[in-house]
Amino acid sequence: MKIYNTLSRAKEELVPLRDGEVMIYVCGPTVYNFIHMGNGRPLCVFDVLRRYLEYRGLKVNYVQNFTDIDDKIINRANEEGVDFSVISETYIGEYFTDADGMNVRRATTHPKATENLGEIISLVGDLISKGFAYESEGDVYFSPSKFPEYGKLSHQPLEELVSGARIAVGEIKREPADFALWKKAKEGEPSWDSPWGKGRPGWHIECSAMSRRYLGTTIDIHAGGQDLIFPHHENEIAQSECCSGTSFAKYWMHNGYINVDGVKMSKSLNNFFTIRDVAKVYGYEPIRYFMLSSHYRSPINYSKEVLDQCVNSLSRLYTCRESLDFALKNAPEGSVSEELKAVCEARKNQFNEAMDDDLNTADALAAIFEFVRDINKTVLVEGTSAANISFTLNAFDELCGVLGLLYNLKKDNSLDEKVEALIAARAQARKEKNWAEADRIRDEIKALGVVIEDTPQGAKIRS
RNA sequence: GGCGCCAUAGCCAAGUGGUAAGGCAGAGGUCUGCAAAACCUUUAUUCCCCAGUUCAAGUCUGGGUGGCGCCUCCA
Repeated sequence: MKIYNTLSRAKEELVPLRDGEVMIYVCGPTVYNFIHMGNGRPLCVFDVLRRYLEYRGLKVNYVQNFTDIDDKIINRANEEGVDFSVISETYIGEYFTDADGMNVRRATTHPKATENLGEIISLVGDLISKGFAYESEGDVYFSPSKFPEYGKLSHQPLEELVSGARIAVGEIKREPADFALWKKAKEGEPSWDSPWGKGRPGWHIECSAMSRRYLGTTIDIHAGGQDLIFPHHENEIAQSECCSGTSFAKYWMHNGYINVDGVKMSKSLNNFFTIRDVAKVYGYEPIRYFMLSSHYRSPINYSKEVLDQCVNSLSRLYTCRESLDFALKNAPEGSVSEELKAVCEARKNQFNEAMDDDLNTADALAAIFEFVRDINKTVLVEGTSAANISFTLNAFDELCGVLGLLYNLKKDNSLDEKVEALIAARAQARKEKNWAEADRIRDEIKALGVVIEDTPQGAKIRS
């Protein structure tokens, strides 16, 4: 499999550090509010990366952190007059509601900054003793100028980055590009003891610390949104590599933005839509489909029209999948045909090829849709054996499962007695060619929320 | 100013230099008691514009035009 590495600005073959195992660290949210569509994209995209690697037989150790102490969380807590942990815990809960809703699997580990103070403090201490950081009036700062490779991820020389920085160098900070590893506690702020007095960790250091603790000094893939490239990921590299003297992450993957009317969705522009609000209208699954409908590095524009299209596209997949279930009920015995095996194999290969090319989910979806047409034409026809249907169904589920789609399939097809009775009554009316009565009953069933379609095998329920 | 990205049908979108995938929407048809679903046909002589390289360019090169992003908290 090839993935695009931001570090080299090229697609590279993914070669895990350890045979058969991949270590991935994805930067998680700062939990002070509901997540929005933009925040949701990396969740879906890298969840698919994980699923695909596992599907290809690799073991994946997947870590996603929560930044649960930060200025924004403190501000929010002050506004509401509660402890900061009330805010962070609340929104971690809300995060999982949305992530679960989008069928994003839980990470192997979801570490929190506040539960890793020991690791963070030890890392900061090491950086000071190695001369890359300095303490100043209770704060600790990192000096990028001590790290010659600073800028290698964002591909900017340090001078250029500094010229943009509008932070004044004062008594406390020596150089403009210096950033905080440890922040001295202000009056009334939550704080932890450290060799430099009471304070709290800076944003960048927590990821360096947690990545090292849960995955090790060098990991395979570090991922997140493109807006984390600078300064967050650049700083993580500097901290981690200055401390260890070796490479921090082999591959850096960054997803593109979600736009609204062509411009980046962001909190500061106040043009964001929360996952929760969009899910109320469309449900969660169309959101996931939306995230996968184009390549993860391209920007995608959010609009109601596009979400509507996602809903409709998804229903084509559901119809096919449900028809397979329905067909299986009355299917004759038989064995799996060689022709069918070949068709399934071909589509799987097509799917894999797309995914191997830097996670081309849009192309992978095309493979699934072409598979749907194969199925509609050759499997969902009279006389197909149960063995053939089951075989198809498994292949179809496997591919959809890699993308994490079709998770709202109704497992329980039992209907309440009233509907069952109406369906029977309608079947009788149709037998008697009493079309008016049959149509009346169909409307009555529809009013109960059940849509039925007539097939040669009887009435089929649509969801 | 520095560093990048993007431009493909009404909409979304893929595309390894070899003659434009897939989805949505639309039109016509087949099937159906009628529907629905499905299937078939149809919807870009052409990929923002202009040059160039090549037997061959949506794909490569140069130059435009338009849009976006990072350099500051941000997925």
